[in-house]
Amino acid sequence: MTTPVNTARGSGRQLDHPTPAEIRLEGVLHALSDPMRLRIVRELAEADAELPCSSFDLPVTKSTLTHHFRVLRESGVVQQTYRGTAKLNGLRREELAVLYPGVLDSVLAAAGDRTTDSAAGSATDRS
Amino acid sequence: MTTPVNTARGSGRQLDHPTPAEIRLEGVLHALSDPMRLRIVRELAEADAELPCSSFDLPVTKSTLTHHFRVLRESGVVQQTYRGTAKLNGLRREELAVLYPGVLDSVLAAAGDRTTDSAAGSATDRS
DNA sequence: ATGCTCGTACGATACCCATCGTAGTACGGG
DNA sequence: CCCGTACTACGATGGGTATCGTACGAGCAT
Repeated sequence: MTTPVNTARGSGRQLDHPTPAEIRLEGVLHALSDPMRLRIVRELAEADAELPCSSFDLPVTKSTLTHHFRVLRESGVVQQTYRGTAKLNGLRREELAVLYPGVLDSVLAAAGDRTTDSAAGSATDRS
Repeated sequence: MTTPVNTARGSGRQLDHPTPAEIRLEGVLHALSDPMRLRIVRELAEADAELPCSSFDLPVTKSTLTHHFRVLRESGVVQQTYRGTAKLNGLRREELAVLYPGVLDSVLAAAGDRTTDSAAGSATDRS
């Protein structure tokens, strides 16, 4: 009411992400320690692209999903950008690889993901 | 009172640890996502030996320390054995390395581990 | 035995957090 | 212009958990 300027005026909606220096290891581990979030991260890693929230089919409501994405963003695991009505989510793999080498990769590998990244070329796995 | 058989009768005190198959990645990550516990794990890694609870100098009470050790044990990160009045804590590095290769190592490295003498020993490292 | 140290159990407390529902904003299309 | 889709914000709720204090059990030393 009367103050529609809630989020940020105009179309330049911006979300604040932590800078690499602000990304804490405990925060990353905590973010990854939730089954839902780990699943999200796995899907993002497999897709190796930016996915809108709506492309995730998880057994939770949208509110909860928003919450999880926020945790992932605030912990520095993903970056989010608005695009039209959608919000694209992308893993911050390289930044994390520089900060905490091997952590994300090994967790993804342990979680059943094949680090897709890699070789990308010959992968063909796909479960 | 009147039932002193509280903990376990006799001296055969035993603690139940999860088998490798029972160790869940989320549990490990969650255990490591707490600053106190991460610190404990780092110290254990640096010492590369079994340490009694009392050898940790953390800004929490003994009760809390006991709690953290229990979380670490139940998540499968450490193993505990009684020895006299002390309880020795050891990292389950190899088991974790088999289950989730690289996870513990990279987290320790990211946490600033360095194994003290680190320098990386030139080649011998890697566990 | 007595006492000391090490660790545990239990209860209490306060905080964090995953989840939901509802209401609302932002954007694009008929 | 109105509506539908995508996501958010807010409040509520229940469960988890980090913390403490106190009381206790187990083993060792004197």
